[in-house]
Amino acid sequence: MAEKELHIYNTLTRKKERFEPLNPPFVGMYVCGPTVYGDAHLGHAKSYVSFDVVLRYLRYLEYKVKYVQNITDVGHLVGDGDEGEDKMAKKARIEQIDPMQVAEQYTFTYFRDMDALNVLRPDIAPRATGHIPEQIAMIKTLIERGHAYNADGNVYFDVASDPNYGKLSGRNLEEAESGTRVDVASDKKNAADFALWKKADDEHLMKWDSPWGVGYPGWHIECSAMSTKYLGQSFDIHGGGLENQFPHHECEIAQSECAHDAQFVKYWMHNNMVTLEGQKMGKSLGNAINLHEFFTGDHKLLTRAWSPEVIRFFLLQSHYRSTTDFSEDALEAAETGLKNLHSIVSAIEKSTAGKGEAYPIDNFINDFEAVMNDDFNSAQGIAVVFEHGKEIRKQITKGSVPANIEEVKSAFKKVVDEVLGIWPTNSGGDSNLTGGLVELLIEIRKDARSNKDFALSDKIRDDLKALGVQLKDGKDGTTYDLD
RNA sequence: GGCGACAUGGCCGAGUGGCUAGGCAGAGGUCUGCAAAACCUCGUACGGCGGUUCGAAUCCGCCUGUCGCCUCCA
Repeated sequence: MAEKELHIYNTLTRKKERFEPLNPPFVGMYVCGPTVYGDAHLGHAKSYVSFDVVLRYLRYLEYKVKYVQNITDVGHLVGDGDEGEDKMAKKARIEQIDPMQVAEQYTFTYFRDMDALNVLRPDIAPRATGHIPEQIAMIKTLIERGHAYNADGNVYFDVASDPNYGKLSGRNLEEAESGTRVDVASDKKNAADFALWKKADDEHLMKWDSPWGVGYPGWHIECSAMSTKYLGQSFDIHGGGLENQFPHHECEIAQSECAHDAQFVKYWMHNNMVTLEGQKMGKSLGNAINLHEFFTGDHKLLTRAWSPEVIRFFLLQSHYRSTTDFSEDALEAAETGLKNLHSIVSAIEKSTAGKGEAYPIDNFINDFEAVMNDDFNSAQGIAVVFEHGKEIRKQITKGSVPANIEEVKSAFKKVVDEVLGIWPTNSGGDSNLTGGLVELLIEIRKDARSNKDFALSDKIRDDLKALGVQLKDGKDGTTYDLD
C-alpha cells in the first residue's frame, strides 16, 4: 500500500490511523525510558532503536519534534521474595553503594550503549527523583478530585472512580480481579487500585517528605507528571515496550486524564519483544545479554563480538511491532548484508562527474516514503535501499555514472544516514592517510600485475585483506572497501 | 482462568484477495593470471482441516503449535 501520508498503528484504537499532530508542525513524543539499575540489553536496543527511527522519520518529514524520555531512578518493588525492597536499593546493597550512585552509573552506561547504537539523545531526559514536587502535586489533585485516597500514608488511585480504566489494554475490572495472582494489599479499596505514593519504613533508602508522611512515589506517576510538565496535558505520541501496556500505560492514562480532563495521548505506540531461542529476553528472567557484552563478545552465549552497527541493522530488518528472535546465525546474515549495503553506499559516494543517464531518484524517495508512511516499516525501507542502490551501482560499474549523481548522493545520505542511521562509519577513506596509502598500494600492485609478478600482487591483495581492506578489480581499475 | 499476538521457501524476514519483497546461504554462467568483487540466470514459499470467492498464502470458522500480558521488566 503506497501511502502518501504517515499512518501510525495506534494501540488505543487497534488500527492504523493517519497521523495528524495536535499542533502542527510541532510534535510531542514521550517514550518510557529505562530503570537504571543494570546495563541495557538487547530488549532496550529494540525499543530505543525503533523509536529512534520514528523520531528521525518525523524530523525527516519536517515536524518539529520535542522528544522526552525519562530516566527512572527510583526503585520499584522487586518481584521475588525480597518483600518491600526496591530495585535501586537492592542493587545498592549488593554493591554497597548509595542508590544514587547506582542510578548515575547505569544512566551513564545506558547512554554510552545507545550512543554506540547511533540512537539520538532525547531532547529532555528527566529523572524521576528530580520531579518529586510535580508528582506530589499531581497526587494532591487526584485526591481533591476524588480519584485517590490516603490509607495511612499509602495513597492509592481509586480505579472504580474512573469509568474509562482499561481502555488501552482492553480489560475490565471484574476479569482483572478473578485471574489475578497478586496478593491484595489489605488497605486497598479495590484489588486493582494502584499506588501513587508509598509509605517508607526506616530502612528505606530513597524517601521524601510529603503531605501523607515520609515515602516515595509509585511507579506510574512519574511518567504522568513529567510528560505533563514538558509536553503538556495532551500530546501526540507515547511509546514504550509492549509489556508496559498494562499496567503501566493504563495507569498513566487513568492518572493523567482524571487529573486534567483532557485526552492524555493521541497515539500510543508499542514495540514488540526480543526473544532468545523463542523465550522472552528480560532482566527478571536472567537470560538477557547486555549490549556491552554484544559489543565485546564477552558472554557465554556469544561466540564473538557483534558491532553496534550490526545490532542496529539487524533490529531494523524486522518491524517494530514484530518480535525479533535473536540468534548468532541471524546476526551473521545481517552483518554480511550490512557490509554489502555499505559497499553500495561507498560506490555511490566515490562516484563523481556523472555523464550517464540520470537515475530517477524520485522513485527511490517515493518508494521509501511509501513504506515508511505505513507505520514506519523499516524492514521494507531497507529493501527499498537495496533495490535502488543495486540498480545505481550497476550503472556505475558499467562506467555510466548517473548525470544526477550528486542528487543521488544526497538522497542516499538522507535515507540511509539521517533516517535509518546505518551509514558506514569508516567509509570516507579517500581524503585521509589510509585512503592515500591504499591507493598507493593499488598502483604498485597494478605495476606488479603488468609485469606478471603475481607473487607480489597477491601478497598486496591478501595482506590488505587481512587488514580489513578488500580490493575489487573491475573493468576500469581497482577499488576497495574497508571493513 | 481472562485478554492478545504470531505461524511464510535452507535460514532471517516484509507484504498482499489475482501481479518480483529484501537480506543471508546455495547452484550455473560472464569477467579475471588465479581469486574476490560486480553483473546475468535459477528455487516458484506462505502450519493443518473446512468454508466464502471466478480466484486465497492473503477473508471467515475450527484445530494444532509457539509466544506475550494479566507481577518489576524495553
